[in-house]
Amino acid sequence: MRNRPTLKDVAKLARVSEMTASRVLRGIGEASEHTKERVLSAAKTVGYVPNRIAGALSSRSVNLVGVVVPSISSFVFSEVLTGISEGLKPSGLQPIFGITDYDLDTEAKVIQEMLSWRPSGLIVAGLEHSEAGRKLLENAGIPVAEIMDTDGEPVDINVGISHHEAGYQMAKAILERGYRRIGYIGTKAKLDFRAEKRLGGFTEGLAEAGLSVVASEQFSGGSSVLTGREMTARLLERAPELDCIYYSSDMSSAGGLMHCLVKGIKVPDELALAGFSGLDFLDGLPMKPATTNASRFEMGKLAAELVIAAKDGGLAKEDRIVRIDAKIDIGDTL
Amino acid sequence: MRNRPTLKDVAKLARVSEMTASRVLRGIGEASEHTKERVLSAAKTVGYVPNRIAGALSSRSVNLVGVVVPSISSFVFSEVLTGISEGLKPSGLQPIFGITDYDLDTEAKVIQEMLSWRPSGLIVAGLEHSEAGRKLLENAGIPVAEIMDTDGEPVDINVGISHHEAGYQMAKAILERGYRRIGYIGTKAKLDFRAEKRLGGFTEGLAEAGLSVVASEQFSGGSSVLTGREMTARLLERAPELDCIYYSSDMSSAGGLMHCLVKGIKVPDELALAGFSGLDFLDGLPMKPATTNASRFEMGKLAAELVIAAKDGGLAKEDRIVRIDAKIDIGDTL
DNA sequence: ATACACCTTGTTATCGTTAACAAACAGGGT
DNA sequence: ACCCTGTTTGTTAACGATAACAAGGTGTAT
Repeated sequence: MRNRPTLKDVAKLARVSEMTASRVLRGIGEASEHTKERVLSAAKTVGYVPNRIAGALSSRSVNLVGVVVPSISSFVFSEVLTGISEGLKPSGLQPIFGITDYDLDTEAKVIQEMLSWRPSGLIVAGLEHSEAGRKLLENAGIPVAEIMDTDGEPVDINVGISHHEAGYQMAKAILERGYRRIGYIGTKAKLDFRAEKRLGGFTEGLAEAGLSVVASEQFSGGSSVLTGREMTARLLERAPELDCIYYSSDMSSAGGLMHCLVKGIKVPDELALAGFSGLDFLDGLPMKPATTNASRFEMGKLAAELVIAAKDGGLAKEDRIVRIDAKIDIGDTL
Repeated sequence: MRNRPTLKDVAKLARVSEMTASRVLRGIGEASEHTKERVLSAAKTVGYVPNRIAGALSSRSVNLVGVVVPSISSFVFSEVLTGISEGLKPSGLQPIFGITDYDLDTEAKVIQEMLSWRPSGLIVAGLEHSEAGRKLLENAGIPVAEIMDTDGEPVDINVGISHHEAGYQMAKAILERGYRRIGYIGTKAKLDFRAEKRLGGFTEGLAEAGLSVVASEQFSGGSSVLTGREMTARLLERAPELDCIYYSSDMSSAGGLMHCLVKGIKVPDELALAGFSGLDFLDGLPMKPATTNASRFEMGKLAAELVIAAKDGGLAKEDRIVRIDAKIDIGDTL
């Protein structure tokens, strides 16, 4: 592999010191037009690409923000990531993404990996971490934002919604409309802490009315329209008396809607449906499934902005925890 | 910001040289049990996190592979990224993502940004680049893979499908089934080169039968179920005689299907639909829209593997271009 | 006891850039 | 001509790790 040109090569060609070349290329300090020109043209002719590694080591500052999420192939996170990118833009910081596959040990590894690049900040999805992971976050020495969820003890910055509350409110909304025989469809394992919390809040809401989830289906793996559809079929076979189903995600509630369309089940008269997230693609469906809008884009953007503020020392303790209101969108299916 | 502990701190605490500490922590070379233990415990007590920046500068090797895509909030790319992550796993390389927002100048900037971290390889979506971007790729001095598309001149490694061919084949499949009054719905601008190529191949296929696209709708912005639905409504209003619509994406063909469901248009008898990508979520719909499966996951995985092979010097010139067969899935709508 | 090999540990120089300080230079006022 | 000020440029020493080589220690064969 041919060696890339360094600052030295540029400086030599432009007949200036490396320092001067460095200054010109970074556009800081003053330099005469004459030298500026020479340095820039020299950089161009040798095809100079600055070495950030050396630069970062020397200046002890890295224009990177680590972002750690469970998965990237889910609308939920890709929107958050888009929000983060957007929020970082004005600062010149670059997000770098790490994926945990919903595993806390992997998460700790990914966090360590990120920290080893000495980023200027860290954004992590969720409040649940392994012991090692939490320790890393606590000692990171940089602004750390935990996003998505506010039900728990954050390490530093926290932006999100209360999933417990979201589940609770949806239970209220469902009960208000007279549904009583209520089912649940969601992911199986303890992997998805936030879905778990929503179910907790939901159950609590039902309990206050002396009710509980009549029947439920759990599936493993990511939620998709297809699994939502299949699980709905299965659940209704077992419990045909249900008049409402709460889903852990919009993808699966959309699947439920598809099932109803195909089977000719009247929504919401015969069966009501509700999901969670507020995914855009619900808008295109024949009916819009009820959902809780989790403001993922805004959440990502805000988290990014808070990290920047904290990095610049301008973020008071009391501004570090932001609980966004998750609004229920009744849609057409409740 | 408190200074993070360095190797020196660990070494001092363990009473060994920095070199020994470095070796133990990286697990290379031999070290007595006694010292190993001491170093590891020292690292633990001070909370040592290696500084990859220094390490990379010193060893001139970086375990990163840059990945440059137009967008992250689209199934298409998130599946490719998942494939890349998967393909890189065995090598210990980490992907870092950059987003171009479908803009070639931004792309060049992002590529330069990536190269400034001296990654071990680069994976870029598409064959179209700005002049500056292409020059950067050519002189990168590391394996560069262009993915998604094979219709053009690659810089180095190339893994993808022929979008021209995909469009052409879909035209054939549609004609074979007797449709003659054919419309098109796709993104507006020249931004999406691959959609453009599909339309080119599609038109060519129709032309061979003496036909052409009767009417079309273009939209700007990303494709979604909702826009697909709206554009379908608009197109059919203008051209009610259509018996088939070809969409630039599965998201919009799904929207078209939704329109037909709501309006009671019989698919495929009154109107046939076809999209592109082979997105998983089509499986959950009441009917499965026809599509071309672009094998995004496999494509990403293969690209990652080829980059690794090339980096290790084990990739012959003739193995650097892989054209994957894009298979048409007729589904239920043709 | 000596020599040789091997295992373990240490020393030195270096990666490419930037911060901090130092020097050179130009121009204006006296 | 001289001093002062401000601009432009250069010098030196890091940053934190690793590669390459050097050296110390231990054990075994002779």
